[in-house]
Amino acid sequence: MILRKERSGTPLYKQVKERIVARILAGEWPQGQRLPSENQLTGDLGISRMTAHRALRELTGEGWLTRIQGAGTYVAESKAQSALMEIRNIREEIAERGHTHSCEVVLLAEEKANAEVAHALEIDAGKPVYHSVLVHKEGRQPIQVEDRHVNPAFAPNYLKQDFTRVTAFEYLGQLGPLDAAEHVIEALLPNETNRGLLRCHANEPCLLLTRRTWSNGLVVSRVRQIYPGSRYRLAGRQEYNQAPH
Amino acid sequence: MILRKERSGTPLYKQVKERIVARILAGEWPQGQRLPSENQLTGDLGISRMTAHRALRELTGEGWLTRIQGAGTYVAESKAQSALMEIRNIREEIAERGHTHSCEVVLLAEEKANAEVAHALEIDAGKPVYHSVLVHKEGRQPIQVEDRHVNPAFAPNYLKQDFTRVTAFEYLGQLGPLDAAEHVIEALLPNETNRGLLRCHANEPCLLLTRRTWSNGLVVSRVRQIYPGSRYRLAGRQEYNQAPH
DNA sequence: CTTGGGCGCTTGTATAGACAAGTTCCCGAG
DNA sequence: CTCGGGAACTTGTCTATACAAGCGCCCAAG
Repeated sequence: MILRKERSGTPLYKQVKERIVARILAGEWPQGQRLPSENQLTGDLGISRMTAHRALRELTGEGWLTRIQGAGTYVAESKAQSALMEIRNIREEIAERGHTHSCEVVLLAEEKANAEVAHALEIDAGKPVYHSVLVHKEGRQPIQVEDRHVNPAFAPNYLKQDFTRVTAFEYLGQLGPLDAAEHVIEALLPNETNRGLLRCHANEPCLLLTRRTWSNGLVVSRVRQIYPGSRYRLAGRQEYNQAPH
Repeated sequence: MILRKERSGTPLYKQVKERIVARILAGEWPQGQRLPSENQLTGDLGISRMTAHRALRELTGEGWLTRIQGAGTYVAESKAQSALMEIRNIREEIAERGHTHSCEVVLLAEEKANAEVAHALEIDAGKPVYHSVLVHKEGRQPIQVEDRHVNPAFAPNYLKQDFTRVTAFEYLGQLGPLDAAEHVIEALLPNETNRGLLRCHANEPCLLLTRRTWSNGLVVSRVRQIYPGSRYRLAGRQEYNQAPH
């Protein structure tokens, strides 16, 4: 399989990255699996070594791969993780604090699912998905960027909604019962886009809460919520009936 | 000024990055300032354009710079809370992932409570408290710094324990039933001490989980757990019986 | 004055080649 | 059999070159 720039418009190194991620997500390359060397990729894909190198280097930075000089490239062991949390509606949270909530719609469009999004929504890559980017504000201050991919099978009219009036969370909740949710919290530095939307500094660590929700066994949506670390934190209280063992 | 690899061992592109960051931090290049073009850097520093390009590209990814194709490179412009989670024992988590857990005791001593600690433990300032700092490791890699203040009224023998064998969480759990817990998750950059203990970079955002636990109405301990963002995340899954309203 | 084309500059991507540095493994000396 | 050296391979960095793509400005046509 020879990759070519052609008229696709997508840079070669990105195509290489997507192919590799797709294979990992497909389970074709399990954790710890050794990847072909840069020279092999060069030959197999018909690209230069620097292009292969850039793809592998960036995937390493994103946590997909582990590279050892002199030894090879391997699929990374998954990050460690610990346990979590309750879902709440940001509009209600802000109201409870006595402030006014507003929402700005940055993006609301149909896209084709790339390998990563397709895996998250449990659909096939290339299928259409709905993509929204909303900025929630408490008063005038942006406090959350909500980057959401929605399964069209669950919410066919998603793109027609007015998210300045009803939150995406509320709208999806009206369409069907919520069975389960998966949460992941990470800390990261904001990229340029999110810095602009949140009006925060480049060096301000942010919280990233990634959440997938199910309804009747179907993945409803995968949302990434980014909070500025200086203005937000996640908190809760839990009551127990018995001692932890 | 011509940069050279020489015997420094530091890659050229990293030297370039450091020089640029130093100038920004020194205020020499304020926000919005336009940087020399890649070709200028190539001439000034005696490096190839690809090396300059890599330095600028990485700094852009790290949030220091903003680049506009065709225009130039510029210096980048520059508490609420939500809901949470289950308590787990880090020794068990690590064991479940098939790795070996080990623990290094950095500090184990009696101190006088300052105002902040006293408030957290609901005791009077100036009263003695037990303070432990432990580093938990997964294999050889430090994965959590646990900075804990313990109420002596609950655990009078806390200082005599061997926390390389039994985690503080396990020990406290043996002393009495856990009634409730309060959690707060924040994102922050590690201070120098934690950078050393976790062996992470200054720019690596970390998760800070602060937890207070109660037993029979008494505050048992207040613990601050710091995780390196690149190696850890908090996650969980929740099943629901009814639709969220 | 307004408008549009074109030129020069800038960044983005891609290639081929080179050498450095680190790992693995085999084979020969002892 | 044990041990050490080295070959083969892998990733890391750097250079020189080329072309594509996007921005800004000047200037000429209208």
